[in-house]
Formats: sequence, structure tokens, C-alpha cells
Amino acid sequence: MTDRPYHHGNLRAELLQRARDAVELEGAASLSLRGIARAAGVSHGASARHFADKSALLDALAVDGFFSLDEAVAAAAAAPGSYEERMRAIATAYVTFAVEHPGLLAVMYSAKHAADATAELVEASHAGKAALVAFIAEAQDAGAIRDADADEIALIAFAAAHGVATLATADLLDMPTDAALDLVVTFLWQGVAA
Amino acid sequence: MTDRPYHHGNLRAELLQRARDAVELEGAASLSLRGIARAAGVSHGASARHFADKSALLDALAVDGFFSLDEAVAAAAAAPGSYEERMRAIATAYVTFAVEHPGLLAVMYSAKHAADATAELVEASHAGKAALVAFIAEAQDAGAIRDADADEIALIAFAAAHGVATLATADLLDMPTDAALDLVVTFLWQGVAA
DNA sequence: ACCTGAACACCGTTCAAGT
DNA sequence: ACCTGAACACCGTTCAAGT
Repeated sequence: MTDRPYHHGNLRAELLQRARDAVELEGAASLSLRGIARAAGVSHGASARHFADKSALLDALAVDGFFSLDEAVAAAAAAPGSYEERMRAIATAYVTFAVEHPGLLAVMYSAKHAADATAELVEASHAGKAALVAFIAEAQDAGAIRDADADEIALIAFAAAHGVATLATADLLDMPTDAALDLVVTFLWQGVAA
Repeated sequence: MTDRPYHHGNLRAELLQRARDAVELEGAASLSLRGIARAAGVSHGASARHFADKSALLDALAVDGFFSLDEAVAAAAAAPGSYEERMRAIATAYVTFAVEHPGLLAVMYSAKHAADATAELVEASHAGKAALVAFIAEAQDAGAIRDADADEIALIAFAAAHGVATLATADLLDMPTDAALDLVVTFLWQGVAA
């Protein structure tokens, strides 16, 4: 056992990871900077050099969350299958992420943690939508989805999936999440299929 | 000016109103029991007799919010017009409430503020869905909406409207809220019309 | 029955001082 | 450049005591 060095070396990343653990375990409401500093084994003032304040840490956590979400969705979109199957996989990935990380999702969508959202946060939060538009355009080129503004179709699909995701985390679905998602995706596909 | 009596008389209601003001002005994150006690002109310990703790007050605030929301939606559903127009009015009422009260909506849907949600909260949060199911059943009887499980149609519509509402409050819509809602409701109606 | 005010154990943020 | 630890102004919650 060597002594912990005075300079942590990677404190920013560790604080972020501890914050993520805390949020996923007990929700954003009971997250404390002093608590994650304790968990990381540093003094309570140490976070100040890496995050200006608590809302800056929450913003960074949200960016992190959007990266994870985009990764999960991109993996689903890249899987083999028909366009209908891939669309179902995308929606499932989105909702699964939400149900497995409800606290993180709340942080991600609790919008403007200080009215001055980072450019990085805005970009991260929009990346998923752009990927969805690209997928829809590809499906249109292949003749699987009817010709209409890809942005409009993406918005409709995004709203539907996000609605199921947030209702699921709020426990307001009155049926199993996968059954609800199945209904919604089937309805969506009937409306958009070429 | 008579002196403020020792017994406030209606402190519970006043604390709730002050809390609602605070949440709508600055969000739930910066709401403090001591702050609303100051605003109400009572000592910081006074709330304990009316709300066991902060999460009990948030639950009560959520119940209040669901009543307001249900009222707005019910008024929209009762307005004259075709079934399509009434459905559009219902969705508009829902999204308008969300956009005008984003902080309150967040409290309402931040689910299980203590894992032991009040029966009252569960009931209030489900009332809106029940009203939607009733509206759809009526439209089916009138031959305006195709025959299918009314609960399933309600879920699809609820998820779509809730998705638009939450994306709007998170500023993730990339277009005016009413334009997005128009797209979604038009899509919905094409899928459910008889 | 309802409210006050002190007490306690926490917070976030700031900043001189240490390494 | 990075971290510590005291200081400050806040919190939520509890509970004897007052009316």
C-alpha cells in the first residue's frame, strides 16, 4: 500500500463517477459535494478546482449521461435487421437506458441547471436526435419509410419514445414497460412505413 | 392592522402556496422549508406539524399540481367541437400546462419522493389518464375513433403528449412547441381515426 | 392544538495556506 | 497546479417550552 499522493491525478473523473453512483443510487436530490469528496477520499473543498459549483458538476454529469445514452442507441441502430426491427431496437435501447438509470435521466433532462447550459451539454443533448434523423433518412432512401420531412418523423418518434421512457420511470404506465413500448412502436411504424 | 394571531389558522395552505411560488420561480432544487416559513412569516419549525418532512411537502405539492392539470385538461375535453378538435384541445392543454409550470411538472413527475408515495398522490396522478380513456371510449361509441382497446389508445396518446411536454420544458424540441404538438397530434389522429 | 426558538448535524462556497 | 482546512452563511429535523 503506497500512501495516496497529494495530487490525486484524476480527481475530476473520480468525482464524476462518484456523483454518478450517488445519483443512480439515491437520486439527484440527495447528492452532496461533500459526500462525493468523502467517497473519493479528498477534502470537501477539492472539487472547486474541477467544478465551479454543484450545478457545473450536474451539467458535466448530464453530458456524460448523454454520451452513454447515445452510445447505447447507436449500437442498437447499427445492429442488423429490417428497418422496422432497427427502429424497434433504437426505441428499446432508449427506454431501457431510462429505466436502468432513472436518476441520471432526470439530471440529463432537468434542463438548464443554471440557465446557462454549457455548449457541450447542448451539443450532447442534440446528438441523439441527429442520429435518429440520419437513420430515418436512410430508411427513406431504402424505401422503408414514407417520404416526409425526416426531422418531423424523427420528432414524432423521439417524443413517443421519450414519453414512454419518462412515464416508465415515474411508474405511470399501468402495464409492463416493454408492452407499452411495443404498442407505441407498432403504432409509430404503421404511421411511418412506406 | 391587527396583530398576526399566534395560531395562523391556515398555515398548511399558505406554506403549500409559498412552496408552489418558489418552485415555479426557481425550481425545486432551491426550495427550502426555512425559506417558505420566512415568506409565510412563521418560525422555521412551524411546518413540522403540517408536513412531516420536506418530501411530504413535495408530495402534497405534486397532488396539488395534478389537480390543476386535471382541471385544465377536463375543461379542454368538455369544450364543444369535433372529436378531433377536442383531442387536439386536450393535448394542447396538457402541453401548455407543462410549459407554463415546468418546475411544478418536474415535482409532479419526479416520482416517489420517498419511495412511499401517498395513496392520494397515486390517485391524483392516475386521474388524468382515466379521463383520457373515458374520452376515447366516447369517441369510439360515436364512431370517430377506430375500435381498439381504449386503454391502449390512451397510452399511445398520453405518451406522445407527455413526450412533447417534457421535451418542450427541456428545450429539446428544435421547433416551436405548438408546431411540434401539431405534428404529433396530426400523426396521432391519422392513426386512431375510424 | 399550534407555534417558537435553541440545538444538532449537516450543507455549498470561499480562500489563505500548505505541498 | 492542486489540495487542505478553517470560516461563513445557510440547510432539515427535533424537541422542550410557551400560548
